[in-house]
Amino acid sequence: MREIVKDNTCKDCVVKSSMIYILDEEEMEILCKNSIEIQFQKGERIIKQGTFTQNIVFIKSGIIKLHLSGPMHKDEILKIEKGPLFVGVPDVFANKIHNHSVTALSDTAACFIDYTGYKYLVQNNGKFAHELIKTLSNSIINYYNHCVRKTQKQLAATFAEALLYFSDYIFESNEFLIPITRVEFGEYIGTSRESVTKLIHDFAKDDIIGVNGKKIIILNKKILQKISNAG
Amino acid sequence: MREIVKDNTCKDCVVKSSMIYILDEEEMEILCKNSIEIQFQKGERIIKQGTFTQNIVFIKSGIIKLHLSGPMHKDEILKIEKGPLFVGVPDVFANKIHNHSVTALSDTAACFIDYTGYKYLVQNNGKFAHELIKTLSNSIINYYNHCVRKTQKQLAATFAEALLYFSDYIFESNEFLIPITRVEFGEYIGTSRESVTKLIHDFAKDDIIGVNGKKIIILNKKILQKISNAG
DNA sequence: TAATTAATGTGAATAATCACACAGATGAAT
DNA sequence: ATTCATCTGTGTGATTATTCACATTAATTA
Repeated sequence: MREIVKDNTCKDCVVKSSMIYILDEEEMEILCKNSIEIQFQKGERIIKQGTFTQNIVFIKSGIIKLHLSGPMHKDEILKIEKGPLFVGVPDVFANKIHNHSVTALSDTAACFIDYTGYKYLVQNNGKFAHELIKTLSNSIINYYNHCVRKTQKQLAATFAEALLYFSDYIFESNEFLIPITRVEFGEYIGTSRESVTKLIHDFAKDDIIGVNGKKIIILNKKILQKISNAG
Repeated sequence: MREIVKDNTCKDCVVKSSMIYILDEEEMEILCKNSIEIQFQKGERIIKQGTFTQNIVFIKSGIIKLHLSGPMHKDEILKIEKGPLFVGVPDVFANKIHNHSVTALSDTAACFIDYTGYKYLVQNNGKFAHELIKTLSNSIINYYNHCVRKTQKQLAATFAEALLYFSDYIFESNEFLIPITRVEFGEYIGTSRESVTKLIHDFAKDDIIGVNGKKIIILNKKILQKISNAG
């Protein structure tokens, strides 16, 4: 399943992360020395909740979900993101154990970086640390906002927001294949699979979106934005 | 209303934060040079959402809430905490604008620390940066868990968890005065004022808690834990 | 002290969500 | 092609939670 590519192509992806291009050659070497690139297929788990942290993972490309199995062993999707980005960072510094899982929603290229090098840089390169702190800070604030919107908005508004997120951010297109199943969509916006089905059909009935299985076409983005903002 | 105490008593509170005792005298001075201690009364706002970040705020003592006004101008309580702790940190590094408010739920002593000193330390003291990163990481992970529990649990379980949080963490006692109104309790556990009233009465009827206005006595902590864990 | 405002309690009506049941579609493996 | 598992669509009560409309009780202040 997983395929190792080569153990150091870091220089090629220098530009992809704001964090990385603060590093000089030597520091880059520290990070890359114990890193390895692995390919994941859609659906494969990249990080498993509950396992020990051994790596920072840099997602070079691909769409992924962060998800957490809750108190009743029910999965919830915390975030859907696309590379390039780091995942697993807070776990390394907080816990020694992964708090949540990361799973590929499309074919994904990921670099596993031994965290000792990463930690070394944090303590010895102030700018690197500062960048990381900025990233973590943004992450907290975004998630605060995300959660509040999710609880305060009605379901249709949250659903509209999710569609806009896919369209505007993840795919940058009005036409895309939803990268998740209806069950996962429910886990993402905080409802049941059945309700997702109904929302999709309601929106399609009103000609806001066109649907064909996983294929979505945004027909009326303005109304979608209106619904999302109306709460 | 607000009362300035003196502009440098930092040395007395060195022990209170894991972050601070990594600093030597000189570094301590950097932090304290432009800091000022202010007293807040219960109900007073310490940080106002939407204002520019100028300070890191160290809550020396007192109970506070972090709260965010959501898309429909409806307030939601993100977190209830007690000093000693820092607040406003992610805002300083992410935004220049405060993302959420902080309000005193009891009389509170707070130090306003100009953030330039704080930022200087982050870039020039690796251990300080590392501690901050640990704190932020924990904060993210805790909030992930908090949100998932809140969405997945039923109302009664979330309510039970909140009571246990007050009893076990905030007050460390089975008898306490709820530091928030019923409205705020609703904003905290994600429901309406009326539902809070009903939950309190249901729990009292079953002799799980004793109630008299804001005064709560935990009568049966085991059942409370059971309800909380049952989801 | 009276007047006002804020906070609380309650039952009935309303609405949202869930849990199940069943059927059809899809897709991967053999 | 056949099998099996997963994913999807839809309808129906049952369950849960919200809202409304008042009644009641603090708390505040003129």
